[in-house]
Order: sequence, then C-alpha cells, then structure tokens
Amino acid sequence: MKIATWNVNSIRSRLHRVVPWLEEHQPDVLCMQETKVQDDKFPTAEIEAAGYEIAFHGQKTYNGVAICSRYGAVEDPAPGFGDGGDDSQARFIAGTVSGVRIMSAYIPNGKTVGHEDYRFKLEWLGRLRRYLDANADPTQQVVVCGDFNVTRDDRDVHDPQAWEGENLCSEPERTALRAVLDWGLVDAFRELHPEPGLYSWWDYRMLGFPKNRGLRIDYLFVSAPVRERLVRSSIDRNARKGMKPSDHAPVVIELE
DNA sequence: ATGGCAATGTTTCATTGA
Repeated sequence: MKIATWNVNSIRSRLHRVVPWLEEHQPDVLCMQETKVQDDKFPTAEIEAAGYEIAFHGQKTYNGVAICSRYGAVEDPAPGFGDGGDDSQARFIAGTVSGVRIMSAYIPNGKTVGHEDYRFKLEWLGRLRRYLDANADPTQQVVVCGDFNVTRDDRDVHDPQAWEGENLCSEPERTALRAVLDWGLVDAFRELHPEPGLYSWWDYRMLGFPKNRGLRIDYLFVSAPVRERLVRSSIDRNARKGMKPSDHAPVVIELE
C-alpha cells in the first residue's frame, strides 16, 4: 500500500501536475492540503478520471484538505474536528481506506513567533492531540499526514543558524508537535532516512529549489501497527521541477 | 540538471504563504 501527502498549493491550478503524478506513481492514497477551493467547485471529475475517489473539506481562497483513494470511496469521512470548536478554517479531514484511518491536516502557518496566528498554531496542534485522544486508537492502523508547518530538528532546516528560533523552527511549536507524536506516532520518512538535508518545501523565490534551500515540514506520522508494515519512504523532488510546480513536494510511504 | 514567486479575488494591487 502506497500513501502520499502533498500540499498542492491550489488543486485547480495544480491539476496539470497532480493528475499526471497520480497516473505515474499510482498511490493508493493521496492526501492533499491547500486545495483552495470550496466543495462545490472541487475538480472531482478530473481526479476520478485518474481512478480515484475523493473526500474533501474546502473553502474559498485558503486552506482546504482532501483524501483521494484508489480503493473505492473513502469510508467514514469526517471533516473538521467536530469538537464543538471553530471548524470554519478547512484544515482537517479524516477517512478510512483499506482499514487504515487516514488524516489529512494543514497546520496553521503561524506567521511569526508571538503573532496572534502563532498562538493559534500552538492551540491548533493541542487540539489535534485532543482529537486523537478522543477519536482514534494508537494500537490500530493510523496515518496522520499533511503540511505541519513545523520543522522537527536542525536536520530539517537548510540553514539552522539563520532559522534558529524563527517561526517554523521555534521550540514551542516543536514541543507542541512532539506532544502530537507522543500520542503514539512515529515520523515514517525519518525512520528510514536519518540524514539531514532532505526537504519537502522550497521557497519559490531566490532560487530556493536549485540551491536546495528548503525545509522539511510535510510528514506522514504513523502508529506502531503501520510502522511495522513500513518498507520504503521518499520525497519526490521531481514533482518540484518543471512547469508551475507546487512549492511543496509529495512525501510517500510504502507499506507491506 | 532543477532556475531567480505564486495563487486568489477584493483583480491591474493587496494579501497570504513558509
């Protein structure tokens, strides 16, 4: 079973890359973030034509998450946290594919350390942990993936000195992300690739990609039963090349 | 063997992203 996560930076502007990518790589599941489209305008037909069924949770202009499945319809789709809190920002959807509970998440960026949005980011990560406590079981097959907008340590940062303490690299957000993992998840890509310099996002500006000035902020976090099945993981840098790419690359895991 | 921001809508600039 092959599962991928990809911040596509607008599904409508990225169809010309996403559909060929699905056809080439044939993942069983693709989680997307920043689809940037309200549900009634989602390009469902184009994704279905590639052989996938989709569960999505979107809004106009910002955010938006989706789960695509090659195993038929996504089962028990659950958009938002449904915890009585504010679900007006479309940043989370869960669904089951082939017995694996899949969660596609787009964590708030935070803007700058200390900003109101930064506090919202920390709160959002706390809310995700509470969601897992209330709605999932770490002894079952669970994949929590997406764009987390947090680097985990210096290996995920092209210039750790320049980024030290900045948004995406600061200790409070790394601690908040660790609390999510402490629920019972491991970083599936990192399990098989301990070396530094492997990134999932590069700034469009200043030759970010050619100079490999990137960050690793996109993850597939998996429960122990999924970890036991893990055989391969990769980041598809090719998807960051060529015509009008997303600024993020897909991260892929393969399970036995 | 990549390429010097991009997407959206409030549209010809402002806002946001990371």
